[in-house]
Amino acid sequence: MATRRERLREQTSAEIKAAALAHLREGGGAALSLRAVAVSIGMSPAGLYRYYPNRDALLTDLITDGFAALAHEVAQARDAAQGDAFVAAALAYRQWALAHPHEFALLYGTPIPDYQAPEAGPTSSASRQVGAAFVPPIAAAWHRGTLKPQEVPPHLTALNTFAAAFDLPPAVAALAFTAWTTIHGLVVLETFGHLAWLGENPAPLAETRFRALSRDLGIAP
Amino acid sequence: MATRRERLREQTSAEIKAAALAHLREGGGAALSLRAVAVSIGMSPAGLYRYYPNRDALLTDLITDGFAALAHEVAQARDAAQGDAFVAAALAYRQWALAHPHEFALLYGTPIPDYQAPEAGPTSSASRQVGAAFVPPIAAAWHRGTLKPQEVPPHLTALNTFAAAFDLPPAVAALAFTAWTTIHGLVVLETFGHLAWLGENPAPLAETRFRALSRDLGIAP
DNA sequence: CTGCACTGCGATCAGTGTTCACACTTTGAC
DNA sequence: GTCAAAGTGTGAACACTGATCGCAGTGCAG
Repeated sequence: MATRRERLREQTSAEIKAAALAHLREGGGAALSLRAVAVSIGMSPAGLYRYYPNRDALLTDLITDGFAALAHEVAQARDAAQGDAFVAAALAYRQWALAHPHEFALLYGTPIPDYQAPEAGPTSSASRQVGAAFVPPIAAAWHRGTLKPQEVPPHLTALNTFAAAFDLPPAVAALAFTAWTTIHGLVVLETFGHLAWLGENPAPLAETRFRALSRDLGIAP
Repeated sequence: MATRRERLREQTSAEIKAAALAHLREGGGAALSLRAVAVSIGMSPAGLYRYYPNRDALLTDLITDGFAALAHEVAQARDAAQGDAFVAAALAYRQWALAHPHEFALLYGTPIPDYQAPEAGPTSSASRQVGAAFVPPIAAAWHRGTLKPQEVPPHLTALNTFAAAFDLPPAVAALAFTAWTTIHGLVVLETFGHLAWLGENPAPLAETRFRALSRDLGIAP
């Protein structure tokens, strides 16, 4: 049950977050000013501190939402894919990054000063959802038996538990992990402008790359 | 010939850069304060502006140096390698990133607000040196004929010119590019703490991964 | 109705990058 | 040797940032 006060608070909180997101989308996380957010919703700068203890808390909220949005986008593209669901997911990952470069930078760019999200924090669990979104097509390939066997690095029990969560052998989890980090490498470099020297349109590069990856790992149907 | 004044200026400039680098190594780029740098070398904050027009210029200098240092480290490890030079280079890339996380973040993390380095800028050419450091072992494998053929994405003339610079066919350049982005994906995720959930020691994961990459691409001798 | 927690505001503080007018020193030409 | 020009450094100031604090109002529960 939500009292009137709780509803209002929720609403204001959402309004703050929405305004912050709008400011983030143009200008980036570094330029996100609490004062600007405050005035854009007709509030005093000090008032924001009733809702967020500090700037990092607001950013953490945006990060959590960003991970969820990215994971959702990837999962949706994967499920709606006609051909290779894995390639579709990878392309969606890239598309989202290019369409929301500042949010992507917040997720995977330079981490906040020293701080690191605690194991149980909302951001880390949301982060894992993104990686997990790539698993189903890989699991399907494993069940089909087309998957190329992958070497499992020793002393990595975390990979085992990750695999167990999907009811898959560790080798398949290792392959999913490999696939995700490979995709991320290309996407992060392109999104942050380190591939500008490649010239005009890197889209065919990405597509060719993802298709080859799917084929080489034995994911492609 | 350097006049006395030019020498002094050079010296002061280097001192500023060294102090800035020291501050960068603890605290990160976002926390790098011109005032702190100024007092640490016994200068007025305003005095720095005789040497750098603004904060970004100082950061640009640090970025250029960082790319050069990383490229040097990778090249050195590659040349000193006993076994697989490509794996050695990849491991050096990872080592440098983990040893200098803040500098690595400056190079490959969230880009400075809107600004993007001009085509002819010092940072972009220094950046390309890093990718180029991975080429020789791949070129050697090509000459040996062990290289796995790579699909060349269409409409990417830049890759052709890059290949021509090393006197290699475009397919080999495409493979080198693939290799670099793959390595980067794993390293950037680990350096920025997104692989913390993997637990204790991700080193064997990286080594296994790089060896497999070298083998699968046909680079390994 | 009363008391209390909640909400928001203005003032304020410390810190940031940056600019400006001003002093001081070094340099090079006469 | 003289002297103007160029280079170098300073202190004060500006506009901005995140953050804190005490003080007013307001909604809610008893």
